[in-house]
Amino acid sequence: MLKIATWNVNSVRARLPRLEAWLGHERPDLLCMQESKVTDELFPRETLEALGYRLDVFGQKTYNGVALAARKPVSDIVRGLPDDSPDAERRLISATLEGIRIVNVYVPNGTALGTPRFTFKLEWFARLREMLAATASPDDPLLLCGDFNVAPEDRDVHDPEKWRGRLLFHPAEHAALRPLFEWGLIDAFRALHPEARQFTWWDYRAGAFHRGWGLRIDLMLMTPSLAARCREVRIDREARKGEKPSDHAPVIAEID
DNA sequence: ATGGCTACTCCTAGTAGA
Repeated sequence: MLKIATWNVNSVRARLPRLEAWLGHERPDLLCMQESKVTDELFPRETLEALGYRLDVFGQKTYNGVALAARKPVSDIVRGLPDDSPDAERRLISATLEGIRIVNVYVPNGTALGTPRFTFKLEWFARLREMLAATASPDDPLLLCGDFNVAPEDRDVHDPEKWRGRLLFHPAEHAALRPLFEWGLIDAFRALHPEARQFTWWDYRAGAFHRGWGLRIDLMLMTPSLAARCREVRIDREARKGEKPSDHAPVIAEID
């Protein structure tokens, strides 16, 4: 059994005690992190290496940043999208683990509807789709996971009518997500739990977590051959509780 | 629910996140 997790940690340095404790008890074979918010030379490698993890990082100062922490060997690391400029925002890292291609993404938030940042978000989705089509086959075992910054459907939103048409639940974002499903990817959490109203992100403000005001925006998308081996996908909402949590909960997949 | 928080920075105010 292979255990693979994705977690937007919202600063790996600010989250280090929580991350260390979580890795210590959950012990995933691979953790895909987003929003590390740190340059590669300042990434707190030693703390995670002491827990038996090897790190592949792709970060920058202040914003963005993705990383892989693996207890098993990974190969064929690719950083960024193929058409990224050298100074592009660091939002994607790929690797192969036990024959499974892993693509870890931090999709742009989009800031606000109608802004250049929102256009950048939609274009980023299109470029992600192009990268998959150019470098992978939907017949191969592939996991595309991370923070997608869009809730796919009504059942992924605590109050769909309030959120409809807003950032993170907008028709243009749904249209940007659709080609990934059309290419062949399956939302593994949703496939296993059709009725579940579970979320992965809650605003820090207004006691949103305790009021249940959440969205499911952190996804595990799998090609059919991998989804067929996936026994469970769960959201660890315990990790959103307590002292200095990330605003996102980890999502964990168990694969035969 | 238009922000009541959090984390960042040439840091104590402004920016961004989602």
